[in-house]
Order: sequence, then C-alpha cells, then structure tokens
Amino acid sequence: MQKQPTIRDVAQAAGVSVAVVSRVLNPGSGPVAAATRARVNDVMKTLGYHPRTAARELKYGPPTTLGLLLADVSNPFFARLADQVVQEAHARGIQVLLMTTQEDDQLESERLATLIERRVSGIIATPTGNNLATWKQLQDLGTDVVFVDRSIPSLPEVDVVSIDNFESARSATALLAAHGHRRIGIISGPAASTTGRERIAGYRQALETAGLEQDELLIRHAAFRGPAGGDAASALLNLEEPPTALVVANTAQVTEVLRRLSHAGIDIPRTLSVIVFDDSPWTELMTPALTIVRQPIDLLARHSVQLALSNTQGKTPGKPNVIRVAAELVERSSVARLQFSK
Amino acid sequence: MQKQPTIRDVAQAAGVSVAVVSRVLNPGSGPVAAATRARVNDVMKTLGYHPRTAARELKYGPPTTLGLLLADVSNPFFARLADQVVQEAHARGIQVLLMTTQEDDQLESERLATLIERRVSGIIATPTGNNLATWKQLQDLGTDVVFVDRSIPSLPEVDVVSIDNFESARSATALLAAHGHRRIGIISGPAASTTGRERIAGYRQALETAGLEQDELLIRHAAFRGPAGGDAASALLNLEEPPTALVVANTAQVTEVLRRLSHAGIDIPRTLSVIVFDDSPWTELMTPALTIVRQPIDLLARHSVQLALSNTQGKTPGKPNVIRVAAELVERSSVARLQFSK
DNA sequence: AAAATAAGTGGAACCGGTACACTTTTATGT
DNA sequence: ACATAAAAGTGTACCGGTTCCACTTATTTT
Repeated sequence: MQKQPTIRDVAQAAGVSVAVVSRVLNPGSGPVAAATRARVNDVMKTLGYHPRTAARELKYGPPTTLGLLLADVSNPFFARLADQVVQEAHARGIQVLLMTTQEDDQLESERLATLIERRVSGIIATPTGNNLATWKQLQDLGTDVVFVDRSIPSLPEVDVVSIDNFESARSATALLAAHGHRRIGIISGPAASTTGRERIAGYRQALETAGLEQDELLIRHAAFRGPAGGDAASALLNLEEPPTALVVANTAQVTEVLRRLSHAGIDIPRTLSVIVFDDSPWTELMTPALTIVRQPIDLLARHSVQLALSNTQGKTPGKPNVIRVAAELVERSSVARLQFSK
Repeated sequence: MQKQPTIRDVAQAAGVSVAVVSRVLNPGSGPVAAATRARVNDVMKTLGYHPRTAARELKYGPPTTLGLLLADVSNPFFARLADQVVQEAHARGIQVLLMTTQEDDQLESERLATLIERRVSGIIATPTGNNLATWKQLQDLGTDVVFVDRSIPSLPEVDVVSIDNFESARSATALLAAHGHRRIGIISGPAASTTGRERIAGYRQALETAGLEQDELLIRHAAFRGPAGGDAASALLNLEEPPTALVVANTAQVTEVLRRLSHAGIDIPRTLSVIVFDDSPWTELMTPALTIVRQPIDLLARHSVQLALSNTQGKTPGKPNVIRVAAELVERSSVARLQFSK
C-alpha cells in the first residue's frame, strides 16, 4: 500500500507544469504539443498514475454517479431492472451506486442520507412510501429523483416510470373473463401503493365490462415483503366459493404466491387458472408454462436513466414527467377455458 | 438547483470557526462545548447542510466504497450475491458501486479503470479471465481484490471465495451413480475457468469411485454467456447413446440449459434425471421439483466482503486467502432410480 | 494564590485535481 | 524583417472538508 502518484509527481517527472498534465488528462481543455502529450502519457504509464475521481468531483458536482435504490435485488424483477440500469448508465459513462431498502423506512432514510452526501446527480428508486420530507429535500437540492415501478401519491411532482398498471390488469382480467371465468381473484400490492391501486382499478373495470359481479373477498392486497403474499393466496383458496382464476399482480411476491399454490396441490390450470405479473425466464419452464404480463424492463430502465440525468444534460422537460410504457400479455398455458359457464 | 451550503456557511451562521463545525461532524476528533454543539447542529438542520463525501475522501482514501464487478446481475445467482454483498457492506457502513462485465474483457477493463480512479478500498469480482496486468496492478496499489465463484489460475496470489466445486460435483455425480445411472453427462463452465475444471474433476472422481467408464463425449464445457449452454445440452441429447442423467454445473446457464431440455420435450426424470447448480426459488416450483446443489450465497457474500475490507481493517491474514464453503445437495424429485441397471 | 492541566476555539495548511490569467515560444502574413 | 496572432506552457487560487498547532479561558492541584 504505497502512496499513489499525484498529478504533481507526473508533472515533475515529465518536466512540465501540472496545468499541462491536466490538459493531457482532459483533451480539449487546452492546447498541448504532440511531443509533450506523448511524454506525459509515457510518464503516467510508467508511474502507474490514475487521476482521483474524488478530487475531480470536488470542483464540480459529480454528474458521474447515479444512485439506484431498490427494495431487494434478489427479486428477479428488480435484479433485471438493476442490470439494465447499470448497462444504460455505463453506456453514458455514469457509475451506479446500488443500495437496497428491504422495504424498510428506516433503512431507506439512511441510504438517502448517504446518497445526499455523495451528491449523486440522480436517484432511481422504488420508494417504500415514507420519508416524504427527505424526497422533497432531494428535489430541492436539484437531484433528479425518479420513481420506478411505484410512486408516492402525496409526491405528485416526482417523475415516475412504470408500466400502464391499469391497462395491464384490465387486459389480463379481460382475458380470463373471455375464457369463461366468472370468479376471478386478484392479489395486488399494498393498498397504499399506486401500483396496487391502479391494478385493482383495471381489474374492476374489466369485470364491469364483462358484466361480472364484484366480490370484495376476491380482492387481496399484499405487502411487498413478508408472508403476506402467500397468506393472501391461501385465503383465496379457502374461500367458501373459491376463484377459478387468479391474477397475481404483486410483482414483488409472485414466487411466494406460486409456492403456496404449489404446496396446496393446486392443479394449474385445471382447478385454477393463473396470470402473473413477472417475465422471469423460469415462468416459461414451468408446467404448465405460465401466462404472464411482460414488463418491458429495458424500457423502464432506459427511461429512468434518461430522466435521472435530465438535469445534468440541461433539459428539464416540464416536471413532473410521468412515463407509462405498455406491458405485453403473453399467453401460454396456465389459463383454462371453462366449459360449462354462464 | 441552488448552490448547497458548505461547512463555512454553517460556521458563519453559527458564529464559530470551520474547525468547530468539523469537530461536531466528527465526534471524538476534539472537544466541543455542549451548547456550541447544539447550536451548530441547529444551524446545520435549518440550512439543510450535508457534508460532501468527495471532499472528505480527498484527504484520506475512501474506506467507504467497495466495487462489485459481476458478470451479469440479471442472472439470479449473481443477483442474490449482489443483494447479499450490498447488505453485508451496508452493515459495515460501506457503499457498493455495482458494475457488470457481460463477460466481456474490454468492458471489464474499462470498469476496472473507473474503480481505480475512484480508489475503492476493495473489489469483489467474477473475473472474465483476462486483464491480468490490471488485476496485478490493483493488488500493487493496495486494493483488496477478491474473486468470488471463479478465479484465475495464473493469478494465484489473489483471494478467492467459492464453494467447494470439486466436492459438490463429486457428490452430485455420486448420487446419480447410486441411483443406478451409468451414463451421466455433465455441462460445466468453460475449460479455461477454475470453476469448470474443478467441477469436472469432481465428476471424474465420482465416476471412478463408482467404477463407471468415462466417456469424454459426456463431458461438455459451455461459455458463461451465449448459446453455448443450450447447444451443449442439445449435443448430449443427440448422442448415439445419450445420458440417462445430467449434472448442470454451469451456474450461469442453468436456465438456458433447462429451456433446451424443455423444448426438446424431455420428460424429467423419466428419460433424463437432472441435478443443477442453482438454488433459485423457482427450482422448487417446477414439476418435478429439481434436485439442486445449493450454494450458500450468504456465506459467499459475507466472506467476500470481509476479505475485501481486510486491508482497511488492518488485518492482512496471510495472502492469498482461499475460502471454500460447503455446498448442500438438496434432493427433490428430478432424479429417478433406474430399475434394470448393471 | 500560583502553577499546572484541561477544555474550548480559531487560523491555516493540506488533500489532488481544474481553470483562469498570464508569459513565452512558434507560426503566419506581407 | 517586423508586426501580429496563435500555440504552448506556467503559476496559483479554488473546490470543501480535516487536522495540526497556537491561543485563550476554565478547572484542578498542591
């Protein structure tokens, strides 16, 4: 752990001033003779010199770092999102600081504090729904905040990127109705979340259009974490008049819900038809292959990164910016056509 | 985007010197009267002051950031690893810069450069196998480098954390042999990777112990990315004398291989028994539930973070440090007992 | 009560780059 | 050859914290 060479070491070794070295480092910032440039580059190589980002960032705030604050990267949906965001950011020469909240307000608050201290230029987050003051503060500080997948209703001025939750849930439900299902259950995100509410709304709309009765017992909200998702599934199965079809619209808990169904020995699609909000590769590997709502994660990522860097790039396209991308209903084999319906 | 308050703004507003504010910021660095401390804290709150990490890091290298360089976070194995590493790091007050290589030498090289410029205190990586000079340079610079899951043979002095690949593959293969299988195939990582080679070695050992003939046609190496995994699966199925059992030991491509098997209409376990190296939640949801080798990702993460911060924490426990954690063979339903064997 | 010790505070150098203002060298035009 | 402009290079203040050292003011010791 020897001490690293600085720009002054390089300047001295090359027999020039630090200003010249700096110019070599930042092409276009000033003229340097070709010979000098070559000599300086040589010296940098032999000394193993690398400029320190920290020093650079001190002068101008860093447009070089982005905070990505997700609930939980072990969830495939968020993992894929993280992967895409990182790639998108790298393509723009931006680094990504990854943080996780585990859906915990307190943790979220701490993570936000460190992001503030790092003066990241933008934050892409799946908010827990609290820490309103901090989110506001961030905006005031000029940090570009983008909520992805979910949002917070009481913070309407924050940018949001998500799929069209209403329409996705509506079309999924409509598909089930078209297959003759009359008792269709739905497990969605928490009632406090926009995601959860919008999907339920789409579901209701579809039922209404199909002329089906709405039974509140068939509508379940489940927290993003914990056993709630599984419990909701069990509850639906144990109803006096259980559903013949189920929309699992809580992206964060799809696996958990499916595990319960599987353990309960449910035969899909014979006793229960299923559509899930998740396009993990394994949904196709299951028997039967699951009919899914595919979220275009690449688009979510691209738009998020773009918005999160909008300030940096000068253009602030009339906040708040709400981007809804279309989700795709992929029909596979987990939906049965009911024979004797009506 | 107004300009943010600095430590001098706070000092002035509180009627003290910057030195005092700094002491308030870093408790234990010097005495401050209780009344003064309270006043300074008040001012910081009303001004919305947050110290800048970049400035802080300038004085002393940052023991506050860790680089995590993974092949691909959309792969569940790496995703879970990332999640655990982030949690482990956060528990120590360390931030994680996430980068991905997509198994590309060039990209890896670029990511390493930015990590060097950021002077991260440690790097946890799944190396592509190239960029030897850069890895060496990093070590010389005093950065703690830890290879996780894989390693590079020609860099024996770098720390490694992984499962016991030899023993895991051996026991998986032995299980199949004990069930009467005589033609057991294996798809492992690239021959150039330690992971791939060690798993093959364990496989051979098990065959030898069981007194089974070794057929080189049954041994397939597949690159971590691309169609190679699927192709290897197809090739095995199309053999004149195809295997009755298969060990999928290429963690990075398990899904890809299974997709091929599924598309080929293979009945598991009737026509083909399968054991895979992956403990994603969905392996249990499939029909049949897959018998797997479970990698203790939490342990991998914990040890990696620990080693990656060892220099920072003063203790350099005799490099190189090779930590092998035990993997667990979880028997489920994808292995059939052959009736008329021998 | 004098001397020794501790507590509280302020001034300024420093970390490693960047960029502005400036001087010196080289090239261009007629 | 001479004026003029452009190119190449230098010196140094600055970014926002941390910390050493000097200094003043309480508190304790004998």
